[in-house]
Amino acid sequence: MASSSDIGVDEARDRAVGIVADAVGELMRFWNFKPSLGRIWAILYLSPGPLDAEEIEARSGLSTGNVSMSLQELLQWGVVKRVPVSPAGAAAGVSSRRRLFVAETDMWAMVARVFRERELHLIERTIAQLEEALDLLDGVGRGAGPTAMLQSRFLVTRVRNLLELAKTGRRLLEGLSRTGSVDFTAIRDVLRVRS
Amino acid sequence: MASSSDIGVDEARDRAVGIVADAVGELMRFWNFKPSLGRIWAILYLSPGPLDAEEIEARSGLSTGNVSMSLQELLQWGVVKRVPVSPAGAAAGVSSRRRLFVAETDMWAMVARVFRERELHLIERTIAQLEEALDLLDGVGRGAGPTAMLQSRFLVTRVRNLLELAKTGRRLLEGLSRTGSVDFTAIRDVLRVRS
DNA sequence: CATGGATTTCAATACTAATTGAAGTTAGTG
DNA sequence: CACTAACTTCAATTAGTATTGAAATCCATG
Repeated sequence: MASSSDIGVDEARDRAVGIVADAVGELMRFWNFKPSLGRIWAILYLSPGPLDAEEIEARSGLSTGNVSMSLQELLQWGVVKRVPVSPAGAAAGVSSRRRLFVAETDMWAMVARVFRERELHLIERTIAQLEEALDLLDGVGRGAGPTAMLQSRFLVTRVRNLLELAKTGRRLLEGLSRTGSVDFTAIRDVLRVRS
Repeated sequence: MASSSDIGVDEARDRAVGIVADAVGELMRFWNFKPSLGRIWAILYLSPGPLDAEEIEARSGLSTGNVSMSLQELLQWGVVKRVPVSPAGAAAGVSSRRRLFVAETDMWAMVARVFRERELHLIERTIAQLEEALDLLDGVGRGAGPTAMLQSRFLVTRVRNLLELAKTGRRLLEGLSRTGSVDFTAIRDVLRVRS
């Protein structure tokens, strides 16, 4: 039960949660997630117990639809979990229609998963594009004048450099989620290529 | 001098450059840079010699203004360099009014710089925000009812976790640009904190 | 199996960021 | 020092995302 002097306390708590939600939202945006995802995760993470959509809506100031969609997305990323209504809660009359959510606290798993799935996918696409470019250049050289020859050689070399870089990145990323440690000196050498 | 059979060759080259420019542009966008920065850098990187703004404009399909602004930004990041008109070029009548640019090829320096300046700045802001939240919560607890007390304790713990995580990230990032190698096991432990 | 609260969907709206291009400025050149 | 090509600036436009909220759907409950 809250005493009358808790009014200021509650306010301070709400403001603190707001600040953290903003911070996490911004961080998430920087990593190309929608800010609402960050806000909602933060609110769940800072709540001692599970919350339902309505409560999240109230605390985050986001719309019904947004909360629903964001929760789906967070579940997909394994960053939020659904929890069953506890027997105690059920006995106390909490409707079983309400779905309750908590934040996943093993952030390493979160980060590893995002890296594995999203960044890896990005780099795969890049590699495919670079290979496509190389294929195009492969036909070049035969039947070409000497100037064109030289330019093509140069181009091929540079695209190959980018490709090598991308592949190193992929290897790195793949290793990361397993070993949990990365030797950046490997990539540094590729990055330093001059030609 | 290009022979007639070079027509298809030139086309292939242009398309290849286009594909790479797209790929790099997309990559850059993912890292929260404007895609045009990536496109322009790629075009310079794939050119055997320095290019002036007009040439970049033609090859990238971007507007005059965009090319000008983007070059400024790329120079700031040390990702592109200005080069003086070569004596040979000057003798051949290349106007000294035209400014020539080349791509920086030491990509490690580029990446390290971006990480150091940009990501570090982001994490600094986050840390400041988390500390602000903690300050707010500091006043809470005295004169509060027992329920409020418990909730506040919980909140403080969780915000502290986030803060610790952020600081670990900062330490990591600081180390990265120097040693070139990161032990992610350190951060993994922080990320795995349960409470 | 009808009811109504809970949830999802999605077209419309609001926001944010990137790009354009014309007007303004700068600086080689004759 | 006037001229003009090269470059820069920035207000307006366009493009791209995120968010809203009302309508549709779902589903435990009586």
